[in-house]
Amino acid sequence: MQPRTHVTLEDVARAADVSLATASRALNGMRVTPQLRDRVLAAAAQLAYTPNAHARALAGASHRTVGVICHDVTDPYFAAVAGGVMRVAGANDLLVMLASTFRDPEREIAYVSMLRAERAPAILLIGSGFEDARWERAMEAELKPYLDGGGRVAVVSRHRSLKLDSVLPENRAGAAAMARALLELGHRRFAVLSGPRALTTVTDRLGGFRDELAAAGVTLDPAAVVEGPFTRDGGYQAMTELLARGLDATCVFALTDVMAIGAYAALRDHGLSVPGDVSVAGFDDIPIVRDLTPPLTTVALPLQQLGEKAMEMALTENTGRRRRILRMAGEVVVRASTAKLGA
Amino acid sequence: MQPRTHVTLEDVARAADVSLATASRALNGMRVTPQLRDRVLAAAAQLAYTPNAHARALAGASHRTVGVICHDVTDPYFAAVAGGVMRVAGANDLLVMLASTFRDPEREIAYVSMLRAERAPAILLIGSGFEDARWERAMEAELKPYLDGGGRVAVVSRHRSLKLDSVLPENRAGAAAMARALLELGHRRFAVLSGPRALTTVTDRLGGFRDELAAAGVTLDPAAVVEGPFTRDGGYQAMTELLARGLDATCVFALTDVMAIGAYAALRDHGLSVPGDVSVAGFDDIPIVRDLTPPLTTVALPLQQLGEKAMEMALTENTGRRRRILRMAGEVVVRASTAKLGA
DNA sequence: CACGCTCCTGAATGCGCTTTCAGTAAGCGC
DNA sequence: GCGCTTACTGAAAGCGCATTCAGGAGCGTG
Repeated sequence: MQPRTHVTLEDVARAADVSLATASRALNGMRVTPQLRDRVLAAAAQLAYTPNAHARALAGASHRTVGVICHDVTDPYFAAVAGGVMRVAGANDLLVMLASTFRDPEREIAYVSMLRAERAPAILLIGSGFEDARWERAMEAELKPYLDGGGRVAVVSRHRSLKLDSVLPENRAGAAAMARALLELGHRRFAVLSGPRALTTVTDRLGGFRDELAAAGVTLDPAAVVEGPFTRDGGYQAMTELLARGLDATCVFALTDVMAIGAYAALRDHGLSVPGDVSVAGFDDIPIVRDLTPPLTTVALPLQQLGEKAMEMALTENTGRRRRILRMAGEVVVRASTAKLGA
Repeated sequence: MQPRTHVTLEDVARAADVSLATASRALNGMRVTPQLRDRVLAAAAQLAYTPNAHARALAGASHRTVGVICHDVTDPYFAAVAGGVMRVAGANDLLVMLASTFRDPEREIAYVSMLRAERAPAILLIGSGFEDARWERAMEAELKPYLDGGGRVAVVSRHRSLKLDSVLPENRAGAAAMARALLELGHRRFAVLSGPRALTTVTDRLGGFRDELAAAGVTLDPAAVVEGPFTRDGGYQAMTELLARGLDATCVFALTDVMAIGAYAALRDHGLSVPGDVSVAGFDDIPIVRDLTPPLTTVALPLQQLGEKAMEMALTENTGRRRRILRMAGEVVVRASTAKLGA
């Protein structure tokens, strides 16, 4: 912004005919004669004065705006978690600024760097990190000095190589529980709509699911696991691919509700009914899946709480020696998208 | 953040054994002997130096972070528009920070004030303003000096009393077009799921719909217009209320897709089918409504574009004398949630 | 009535950086 | 080899504010 003339504290002081120091004190609620205070306040209002946040920060005042970085604000999962963050932040009189990287590591680093440069009191990272050594190093290089400088960082479902305070959904256990639920319904032949393998979320959910099946003597055919981006269209395409390969599964597990939504559409476009022809299950329990037809069976994560707890973590100092990890369990919610086999 | 020791430019300069000025120039890509530049860059990397954004801004460098303020990031409408903003911001090498007010006027003002204090190069306001004189005055008091100071502001579907560059969806015409489409299907008895009357969006959509019906000789029974918040649950309750009153409409027009989603649920819970028993239409065309069962008939707004155009407006200077207004038309998309009457 | 104390005000300093201004070294022609 | 131009470097100022330090007015006590 081309700084044309800005009203400064000096202008206010002059208008109120007091010293700069007095003006500053009056504006910041320190002890000043009521009469002087009024004069200063009036002058400030009159001139539409806004303190320059930069000058103020530079002179030692501290910030009340925390930064939240997620992959994609457009994704209901992130929106819900961010909502939780904002709830707690609001209760603590903090403002929050949300950044969306659209899954671009460069941009993610840029945001962290910016937040660091602005000396934000806390940074929250939401969503799996990119499993890429270069990214990890860059991230570490940003975060380490930020933490050393007194910054607070908390993370939701983030790569574990970054040693940060974390809120971790129990992806593995949740997927395992889902496997059990589906087995109980009589299913034995499964397909999986998977996300990018580089994400720990994927490793965990897929692994938990597969292992639990294996424990029950059921093997998951590698050809029945299709990978796609964690988006609605990713789910659509993965499902379509599965269908093209000649799906012989009775049940499809989407690693993410958003992908399940795409799967619904693909199935419908192929004239297949859910759960009549194929059962579908998801993961996350984003709000909209209750309103799908049929309502989606899924592993319900306390999305809001994920954000709330992360914010709380960032707000309280870690007095212990080790990083804090809060695991949040997911719960299988059986809705109408999964049917008993043979029923 | 408790500023413990931070690495400053001076530290870097000392480590590289050059002057402060040289270090600054080297880091900012100005002409410096390559050898010196390397030494400075190496020292900076070594020390994990991040320039203090506040000091930098104070000294005259300009910001690359624009602010976007919306009502609720959790609402797909805002998410989609924000997505558009971010697309063009990214293309222009800008970062964007998104704030969510959760419909709290106080918080909205606080965010604008913060952005102003930080001398952000642009502020985008997304969503209807609060029609409240106090709010309006406060907003004006914030924005006026911001604009005078060279800040750029653009607005999407915002109250018209604020004289700002705007991108305006043609709510009135869109609702009228929807009325025509529904009349054409043979419907004559309508109900409306409305939002808070204080929002111009509501006035326009409701007015456009009602007037167009009137032009066709059909009156909209005031008792058939139920008001609720612009949320899924708002839609659910409004629909429930309508049902309790003894709905005799053949077609329900929700002023917002999100409300229509709630209406679907309420209808389903009452054992009514869409469009068998009642036709339902919405407004906005948020992405998810294509995946509803049945897919929702709605007025499709170019949501992404709304954001893109607003960002572009904020990026280009207004050379003219008057504020710029870009009207964006909506288009009726008939899907399966509306049926021909008697078919 | 004089002295000491408290409380408030104003001048001055520094936060970390960019940028102007002046100075020095290098490069060139004669 | 000398003087001049060119190119880069370093010292210093200043961005707007919070805050320390010292001085001054007002009050109470002996």
